[in-house]
Amino acid sequence: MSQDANSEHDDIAVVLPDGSELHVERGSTVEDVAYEIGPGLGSDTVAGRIDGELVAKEQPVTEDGARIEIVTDGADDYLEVMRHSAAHCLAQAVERLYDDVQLAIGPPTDEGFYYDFDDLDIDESDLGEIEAEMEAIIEADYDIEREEVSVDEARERLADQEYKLELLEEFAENGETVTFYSQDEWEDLCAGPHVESTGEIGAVKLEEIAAAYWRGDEANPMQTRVYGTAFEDESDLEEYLERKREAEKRDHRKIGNEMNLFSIQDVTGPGLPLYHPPGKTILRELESFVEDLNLDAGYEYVETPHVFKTDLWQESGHYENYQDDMFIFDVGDDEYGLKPMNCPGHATIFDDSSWSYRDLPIRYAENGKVYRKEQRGELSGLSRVWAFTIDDGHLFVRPEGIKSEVEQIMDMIDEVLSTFNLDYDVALATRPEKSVGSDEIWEKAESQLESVLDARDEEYDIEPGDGAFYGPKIDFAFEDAIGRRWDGPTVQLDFNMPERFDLSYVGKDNEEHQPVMIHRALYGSYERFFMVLIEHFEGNFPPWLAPEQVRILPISDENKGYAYRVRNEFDEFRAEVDDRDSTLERKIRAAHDDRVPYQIIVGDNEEEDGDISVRDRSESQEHGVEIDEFRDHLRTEVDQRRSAPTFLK
RNA sequence: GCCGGUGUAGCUCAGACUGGCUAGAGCGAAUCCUUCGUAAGGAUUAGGCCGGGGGUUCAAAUCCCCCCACCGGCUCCA
Repeated sequence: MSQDANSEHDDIAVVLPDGSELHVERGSTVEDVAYEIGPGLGSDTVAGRIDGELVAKEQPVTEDGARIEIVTDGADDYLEVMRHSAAHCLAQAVERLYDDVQLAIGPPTDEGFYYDFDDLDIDESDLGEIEAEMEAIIEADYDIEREEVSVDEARERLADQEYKLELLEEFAENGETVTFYSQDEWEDLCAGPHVESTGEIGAVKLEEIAAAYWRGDEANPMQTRVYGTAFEDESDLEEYLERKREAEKRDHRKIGNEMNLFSIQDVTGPGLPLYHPPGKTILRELESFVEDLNLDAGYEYVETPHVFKTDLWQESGHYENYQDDMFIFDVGDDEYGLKPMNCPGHATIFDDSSWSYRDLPIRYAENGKVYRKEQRGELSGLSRVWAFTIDDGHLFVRPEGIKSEVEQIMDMIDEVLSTFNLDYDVALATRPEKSVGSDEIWEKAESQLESVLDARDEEYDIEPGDGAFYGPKIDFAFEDAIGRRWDGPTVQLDFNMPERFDLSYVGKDNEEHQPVMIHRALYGSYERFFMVLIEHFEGNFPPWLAPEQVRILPISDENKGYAYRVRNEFDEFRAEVDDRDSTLERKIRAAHDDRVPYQIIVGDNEEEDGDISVRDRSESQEHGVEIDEFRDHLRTEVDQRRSAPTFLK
């Protein structure tokens, strides 16, 4: 923040978002720059970004070549600024209502904001009162004033705020002044930026209370964190709350329970899911889908045990690098470990034979169950577990063969994601600082991955330094039905494992060469992917996955016989007859509740004509359908793995 | 692991603050009545180590202590 006195009067060039340059006096504020661009923009300026960092409009620009963005009312960044101000209102409200509260920090987040307090003893029932006070503060429309204050004066003002003083001492190292923001009787040490007045905060809602360590470090005291969110108006807030309710409705733990898909029970231990028949039915379909893809692509299935002697884990490096996440135990005089990854087993299989360059690539596949001892508090439903299954594949290829193999894998991943109608982004993660392998081979591998991506006209981000220590990788992030992003499929090159296991093949030159290993997963893990699918479809699985594909509903007892005869016509499917003694309305309701894709209704009319009525979850219905016609359609739909029922579309 | 919350029938929940009859309700299930034409027809019955263990008390789902599990949070630097 301090400026070099000699450079105060020279000009610097700033770079605007459209790439153009603007010459301004060094030390001009963000607001000055905005006025240079146009007076209208200048007066609308709320805050700015300098080289990506959100700053107050009063922030001077000192660096030549700085990238400047202007934040105005209505911009995406404006929401972040406003939420920061909302956090201030929260702290002000709390200080009005409770005595001797220690303030910590209160930043905006992706979804809202929070403020951390110490010496504050409240529970969720107090949130209503605090929120009401915040609304009063917003209603009062206090001006939010920015003030530059010397460090010494700041020390005096913050005399009874221990955490703020701690922060102040750090900021004091960077300059001799700090900034305060105030509104009415309340003030806070804060870099900003903020909106002009509290009245600009449109709609706020306090959501929950949680605990957090001061500065996220568990050695520090624990504080009371209040989470809230703010929007420009009530309708945006309502939309956000609706989205949250939607996500809650789709919660795979709730739907998994309702549909009897899986359970995680006390007796069996945490993070160890049990799959019930309907859940395993879905998993088997998912398994057979990748199995088809793998076999078509020339993969060979292998199988390895769940546990190995730690000798193997020492050879692979897991013992050294991954031990904390492994289940390790003694058996007699030997030490064993549950496998956290499948690659060492596969490498060991490869190493058991000798190979010619003509044999490569070798492609091994396994639905391999692995065990990773995650922190207890991190476990959650199927999204974070101790035991999970990877649709794993390991390829042993010649360096010049990388490109065509990666291409093939990307085709397979595209096939998988498009089958579920999932859009995705691709990112290339390159060499991290700590890594193994020669420069030459890294360069070659990265350029091969790049050329694959370029050749496919794939748009991709480069994530520098984000690769695995053993090789670069391509990650796929896909988006579910309500816009959430998930990581799953991945292709990773590995120069480390072949080295550690001393893998080799004999080349054309009759010399030994080291193959490159490729790790790949199309789903990622079955558990994670299953979870995403449950939430993506909200349990309304497409016919090829649905545990019960068709339910036949006889209208009265008289039609039960015909219902079973129809059922026999659907032998190749998962079809049931609802022969309970209840009304048609009730049977239809039950079929909906059970999320069965198709209902076949049979009464006297159908029985006389020898046909059926077909209904789906969207309540569409067609009467007088020939049994063959529907059965052929359903067979096609299942064989093609269509992502939704289409008979009545 | 740490902080807060939660744990009662297959499911969703009441009862707990202020200890006291036999722990309730709805859904689901079973049985019976009804034989039904498009999202809940009626009746009856069964179903509970009130998460586990220990303690206080004449008496504990309820109060105290310990443990377990689940949910949320613990990265996003005034």
